[in-house]
Amino acid sequence: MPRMDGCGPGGPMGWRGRFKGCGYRMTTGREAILDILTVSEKHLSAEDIYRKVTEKYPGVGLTSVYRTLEILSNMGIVYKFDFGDGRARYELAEGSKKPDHHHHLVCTKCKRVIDYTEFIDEEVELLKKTEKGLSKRYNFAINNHLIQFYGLCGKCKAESPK
Amino acid sequence: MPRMDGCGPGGPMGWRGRFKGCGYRMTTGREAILDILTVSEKHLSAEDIYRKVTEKYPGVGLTSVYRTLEILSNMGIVYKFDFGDGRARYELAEGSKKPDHHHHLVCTKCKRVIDYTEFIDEEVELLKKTEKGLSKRYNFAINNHLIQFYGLCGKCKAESPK
DNA sequence: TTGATAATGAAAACCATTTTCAATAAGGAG
DNA sequence: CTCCTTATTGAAAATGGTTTTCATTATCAA
Ligand SMILES: [Mn+2]
Ligand SMILES: [Mn+2]
Ligand SMILES: [Zn+2]
Ligand SMILES: [Zn+2]
Repeated sequence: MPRMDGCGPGGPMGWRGRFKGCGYRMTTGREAILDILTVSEKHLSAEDIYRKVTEKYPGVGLTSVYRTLEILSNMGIVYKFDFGDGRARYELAEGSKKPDHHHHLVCTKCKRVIDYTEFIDEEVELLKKTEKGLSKRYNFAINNHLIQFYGLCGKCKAESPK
Repeated sequence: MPRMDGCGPGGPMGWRGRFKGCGYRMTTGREAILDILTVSEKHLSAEDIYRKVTEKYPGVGLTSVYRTLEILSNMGIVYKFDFGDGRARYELAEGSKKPDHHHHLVCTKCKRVIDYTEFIDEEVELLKKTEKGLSKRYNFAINNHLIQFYGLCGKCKAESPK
């Protein structure tokens, strides 16, 4: 049983450091998973990650992938999303240097997901204001938000019944 | 197999009318489910609805509840949410007259969900603008959005490790 | 090096949702 | 109202992503 989840976010410390700081042991499996998340395209499922990890480390089990992803999610290192295709999707919270906060366009037909960063500044500004008001109003400690737009991507729109 | 899902939204027609207009047959089960959704508290799971429906109509099966909810969801009559507790939650899109569009505060610990309507006007205004820009930029037909704030509710915040 | 115990993988369990399929019932035609 | 087509239904089984169990292994502080 891990000592504690969700040790404070951010900080200049690398994952390794944060991990150990939280009382976790660093293993090959965990390192491989973090590497995959850092390098690969975004929005991977547990199975996606599992397949990529086992290419290099055939010993790692799917179970551990799930377990690691839960820890990372609790620590705020990765975000866990539900885009409606029946499996959870994960992506690294921050690319270390890139302040690449973004939101999503989700195609309800083909489940494709588009990251967008336009308008983000305005959105985030409004969110900040809103958060402040809601926190006080509902005595609620907000530490995350989710914004997604649903609709049809270009391709699905074209294929749609006229 | 239903004739078609997602016949255009809105309109002064009641559910019954919209249903039949879409080629669906109106059954006791379906009517009961709609009634429950209209009367009950929000954010019910399929099982919640199933239990309430069978109080009055013991014959209705859970399978049909799922089937009906999918149709209603596709028609835009109910919204389907994932609040992270492992089951889908449903709520009526609009209370007929009440223009009660709202967003959500989700407690990541106890999974409680708070509806809020403050700031909604500002948010929706910004969303409209954003949608317009994104639609053009990504050739994406947006017809819905999701905004949720995650954090700790008052109670969970108090109980938290100091 | 050693020991306490966190972490692991394989297999089984879980459980919300979906599929299958034979029986039923809605509702338009006549 | 009666027929007839076929959408709809419930029960049971299947599905499939995720979690649990448990005996074994590996991490790392001392
Ligand atoms: Mn993304
Ligand atoms: Mn709500
Ligand atoms: Zn699409
Ligand atoms: Zn709470």
